[in-house]
Amino acid sequence: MSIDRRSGCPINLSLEVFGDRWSLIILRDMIFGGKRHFRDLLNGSLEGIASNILADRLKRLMELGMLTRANDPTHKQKAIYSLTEMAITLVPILAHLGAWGRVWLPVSEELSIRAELLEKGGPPMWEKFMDELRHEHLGTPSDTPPEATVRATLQAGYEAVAARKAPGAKCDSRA
Amino acid sequence: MSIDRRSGCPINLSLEVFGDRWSLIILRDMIFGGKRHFRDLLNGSLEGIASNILADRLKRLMELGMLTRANDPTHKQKAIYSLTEMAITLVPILAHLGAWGRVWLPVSEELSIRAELLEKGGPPMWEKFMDELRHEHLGTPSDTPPEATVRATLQAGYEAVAARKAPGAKCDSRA
DNA sequence: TAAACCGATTGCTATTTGCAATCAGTTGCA
DNA sequence: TGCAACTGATTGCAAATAGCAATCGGTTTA
Repeated sequence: MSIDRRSGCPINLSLEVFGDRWSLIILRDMIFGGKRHFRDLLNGSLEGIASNILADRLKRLMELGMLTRANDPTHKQKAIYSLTEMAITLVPILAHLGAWGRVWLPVSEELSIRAELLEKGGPPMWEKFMDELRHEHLGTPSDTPPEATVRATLQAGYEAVAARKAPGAKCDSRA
Repeated sequence: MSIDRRSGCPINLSLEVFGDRWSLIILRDMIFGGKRHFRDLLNGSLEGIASNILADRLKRLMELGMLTRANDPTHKQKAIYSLTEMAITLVPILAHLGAWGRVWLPVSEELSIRAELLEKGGPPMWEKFMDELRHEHLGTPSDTPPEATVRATLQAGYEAVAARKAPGAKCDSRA
């Protein structure tokens, strides 16, 4: 369950942390989708993760120090997952990954608008986003009003494209 | 063997290309190690890839358009693998990945010096490196003398650290 | 009190991984 | 000419992992 350490190369060690098909998807949904609960991650996932794999990866990401888990005061059975600083600093990597995918892979328009906005915003936008995540997950102070967050900006971009592509359909705010 | 397309999300599609434990290792050895042949990749790999997995990943990376294969004129059985533009543009992602790993993971000093130099060089150094790779793999013209390349700079940094850590030992120029 | 929901867990099969041995052809050296 | 070393792979096999479907014991809501 823990890391292999095939070598001390930084790229290799990074791959051993999230070089699988689900870990980064979970972190993506937490970072960009604001998902904090098991069921949100399970049902909200576009890619359809299985519950045992989700449980396994959450456990693994906690062991690796990327996530923490706490009880949700509103529901005795609910657990709330938080990103650590280690996970929050993945934002620039996710931004680059999205930008690369947008150029070279058959991405769908509505799902890549976020990547496009994040790419255009550049490092200053990534920093602002990371500060928002620190506020949301680590409890650090913040003076950004909720309607002016980077996540809200990305979400608005997504909804604009989705509405244009299917004018009559209901907005899907999950993804 | 080809891509799954669980969703059209750029991050998901990128993961489906190199979200496994070997593909990026192979690309790393080609990009930073200058490896072009099957045996070089097989024997030079710090992490000890198996020959069947190497063969499988080379085939897969070719199908995905990240590599091309050509006959080596010096040896009738030798194949020479080249990076495509698609693979060369991974350099910024690898740089970020290395930088992230250097901060959060137990990297070894001699293997992370390259990541440190690449991080300090920033986007201008990455661009220069990508131009060198285009010259080497795609045959585009270049006026950088061989001793002033980014790869040579990174290699020199590695050897300086390796020599300092083991003054009497022979330099290992493979990794 | 029943239904829906909570974060998982279990049983199971299909796929993937990765080690070891091997392949047929090529090359370099004696 | 003969033979060992090397070329890019391929095969057989056992172990680990992936991932689907059903289910768990408990909580909340209607």
